[in-house]
Amino acid sequence: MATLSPVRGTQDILPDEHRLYARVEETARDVASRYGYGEISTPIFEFSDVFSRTLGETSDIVTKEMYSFEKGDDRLTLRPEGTAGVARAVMSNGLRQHLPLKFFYRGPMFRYERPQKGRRRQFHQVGVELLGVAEPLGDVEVIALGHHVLSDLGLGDKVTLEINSLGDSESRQAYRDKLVAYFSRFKDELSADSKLRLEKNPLRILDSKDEGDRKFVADAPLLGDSLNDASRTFFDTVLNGLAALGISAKVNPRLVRGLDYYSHTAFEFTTDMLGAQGTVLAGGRYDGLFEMMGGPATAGIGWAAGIERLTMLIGEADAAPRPIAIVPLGAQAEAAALKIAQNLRHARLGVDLGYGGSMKSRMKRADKVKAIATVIIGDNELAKGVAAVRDMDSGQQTDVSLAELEQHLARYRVEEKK
RNA sequence: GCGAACGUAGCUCAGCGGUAGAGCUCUCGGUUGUGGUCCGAGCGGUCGUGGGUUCGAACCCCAUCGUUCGCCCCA
Repeated sequence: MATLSPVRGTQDILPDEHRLYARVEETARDVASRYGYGEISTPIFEFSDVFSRTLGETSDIVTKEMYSFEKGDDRLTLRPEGTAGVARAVMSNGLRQHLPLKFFYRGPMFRYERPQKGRRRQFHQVGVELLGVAEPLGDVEVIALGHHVLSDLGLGDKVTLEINSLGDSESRQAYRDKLVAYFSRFKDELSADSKLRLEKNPLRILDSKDEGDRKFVADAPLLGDSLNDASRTFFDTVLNGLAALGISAKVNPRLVRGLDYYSHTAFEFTTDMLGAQGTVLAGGRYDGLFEMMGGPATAGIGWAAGIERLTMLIGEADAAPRPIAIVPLGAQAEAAALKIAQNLRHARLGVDLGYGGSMKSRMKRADKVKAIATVIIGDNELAKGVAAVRDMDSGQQTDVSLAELEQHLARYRVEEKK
């Protein structure tokens, strides 16, 4: 029995739900392409180094969440996120000479985490990366693109944008030092988690959910006060750009990123409708990433969004397209029906051909697939060279000559998507 | 990795120590070729799995797997 269950944290995506996934993916791809972002697919597994070098040997993702395996002499890892692979692809393909580059991607990611609502071990993301643009205008565009995708999905009023600046490396280092100095004074009173964070990742103490930590956090030095002039100006330019586009953003001075390659802008679109997994689309600027991979300094900014989380927010799946059902009666009619079905399909109509059973059961089948019309062909009809076409909503049934069938049914053709 | 709750037919759930139930779904029928309503019949569960306690366990105990909620982390 155990072997007939999916692996923990994985799931089958059945057709109804797949339409929801497709809607998210298609919306994101469509909006991204309007901003000039072309789709890129990188492999689902990479050399482990690609992730361990960029994410940091001590990060949670690398130390305990990666699906890694060896094959021959290669140490390989199922990708836990999308950015590292895209950056690697840029270098592998010598694409730096074409900077700036704009990419959209989608696909599965893998993280060995405790599954929760909106969090799976295999999950799916859509994301974008803008490479080679050091100017704050890039940040504005990327955030506007994320905002655009969410609002096209109808989530405009369900999410809020929070934003912060981590500053350049100089500002960030200065702040980090201040923060460590500050929290060290209360070291013994911090939560166990935050004591660890003080060593590994002091910025993370800022968004601790521990009650005891929070009162120290309240008086902690603010990142904003540590920004140097250049970083301050950069952040202001981003905020002004967003304001000019009418995108409201809430500056959250405690919004941080754990990974070292992040700098300047960090942002998250969050919702309060998904419990603890409220972050729906998040990203930031990662100007340090390429160097950590051993490449030349390259500016970068991007975001990723969890498709599972988005599908939970956008609600009901679109109805499946309604086919035309064909109900043949008798061997002769079945042979004719096969051809008719095929002709109609070539004419861009959706057709459901009943495979067997009584007429009653085939009619039920037609109803079950929500057929918009049913074409009934028996010996009587065949003798007259007609088919009985039944409109399944009105119940009206009329004989239509086989020659005019396609033309008659054209009214049921689903409109092409705009 | 830590804490908690839950796990009975495809779905939603009842049963809470004495040999498995309901509603919905599904299949077939209600005479010769007509769906959605109605009526009838039927299929379907070793009660997540493995141990233990007991004369006897879906019901008690332990373990394990899974789901959900929170922490950690993150999309």
